[in-house]
Amino acid sequence: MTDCTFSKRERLHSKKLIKELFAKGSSFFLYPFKVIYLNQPNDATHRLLVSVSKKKLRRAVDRNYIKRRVKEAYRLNKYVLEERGVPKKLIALIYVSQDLMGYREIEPKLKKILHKIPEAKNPTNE
RNA sequence: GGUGCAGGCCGGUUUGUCGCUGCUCCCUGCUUUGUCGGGGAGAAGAGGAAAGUCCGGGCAACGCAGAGCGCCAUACUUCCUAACGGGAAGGUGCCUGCUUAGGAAUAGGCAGGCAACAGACAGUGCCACAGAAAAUAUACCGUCCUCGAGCCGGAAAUCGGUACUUGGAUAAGGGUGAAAUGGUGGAGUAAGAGCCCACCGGGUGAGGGGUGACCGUCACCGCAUGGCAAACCUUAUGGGUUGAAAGACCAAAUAGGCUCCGGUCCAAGGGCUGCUCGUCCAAUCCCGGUCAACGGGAAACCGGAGUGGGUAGGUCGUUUGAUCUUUUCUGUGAAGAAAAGGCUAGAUAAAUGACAAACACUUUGAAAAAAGUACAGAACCCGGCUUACAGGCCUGCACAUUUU
RNA sequence: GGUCCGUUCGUCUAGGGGUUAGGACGCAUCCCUUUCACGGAUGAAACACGGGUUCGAUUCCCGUACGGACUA
Repeated sequence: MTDCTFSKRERLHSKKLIKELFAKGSSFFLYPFKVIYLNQPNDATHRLLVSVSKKKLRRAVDRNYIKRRVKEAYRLNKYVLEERGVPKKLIALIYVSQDLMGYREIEPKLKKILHKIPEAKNPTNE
């Protein structure tokens, strides 16, 4: 039985960690997302941050719409990271498109992203 | 029953699987018995506008002798309200439609809509172009009478006409403008004029009705004095400032602050001089001690302990409130009062979701079916306003049509 | 969440009630030149939108839309 939860502890909300992630993290683009990640081997879980810019989507309803679908897709597919044995990471997903995308489009993109995240940028961290 | 307008109300439903948030209950774990961790169950979980942030208030911190100036806001009246720039009822003016009287202008009635609707003899300012003139009682043109001297007509006259001129009377006319100094008609005159008269308009006063805005009535006055205060302004009324990122509390690591305890300092060196002596400075200073040793105190540094502020982070503020629902009563109404019952989101980079199916509604279509289901997401909380909105329901008015 | 400001030719801007809305760069056409550039002449081109006040609004007032700044 895979763990399909997405509880509070799996969200990234600490200001300090966010700052660190954006300062030191590695990144790549996979439309419609920019992905930033950073190893955090001492943590119990991966932690995720979803961001949708106010400049791209003006209305709060649309921003909620995207965030909810991204979180849902992560929740249902995060077992990919566990199976691959990727060390614990901080992950930021930044939505850069100006258009609304349905769940049908977002889910495959997110799966690709989860497969693309490298296992360890620096093995000596272990 | 249909269409349009106005007002009010509602704003998709059900099931399955997987999740999120806080609450209650149960089970359980422990280096930490906790406002702790894990698991399970239950019931709950976005709006009419949650939006714009245009007003008003609660709440909080800071400030505050009293008064004035300045700044900002508001502006017919009365009322509602915690308060308001909001709302209710009413007044006045304007507009639209219908209707009555009338030949018409116009007047009255009904219905609806709109109004930043205090003040323009407190002051300052502006009024382009056009026009004689744009705010000042008056110039110019013009009209009329008259003095004079011409010219023309005429046989002539104290005749007639004509342009000029002296002295007066006027404000009718000047057609331009957004706006022109009461309007229309008559009488009157040399020509004219509220100079006089009728009606309309305006002003003043008295008395009456109304809480009041204001409305009738009567009398008098022939009555020059524009518009713009969403120009400055005047008057009246109100406003202390800043906003939950307010504010209160708990508080790690690191660095630094303060307090206490312990320890460390023993003449190396430099200047004056050619050199020595001497002398001065000096590795901190002060006191006791002739000096030195030594002792005490302070400072500095090192180590340790404690402590206040305070950062990350957390808790409160924070959801029981000018609260909601129902009924009754008061009031034209906004609204108020009483009784009974209810607890109805509390997140914190931010939950209220995702997927699937069925139903409902709308449009297209003969049907099958297809497409669509708005505007939009709480962020301390309320009262309003404004703006957006698929579709549906109710009430009133108007219109045409159908049936009886 | 709160506070404040702006919107004028394609771009940067002036004008803050009065009738042709000005300038610079750019653009188009013509002249100059063997040609291009420079220079000269001419022209096209704008008051965000909807109401209101006023005789008259780009200007004043209200609302809407869009854009921007500040604030931990």
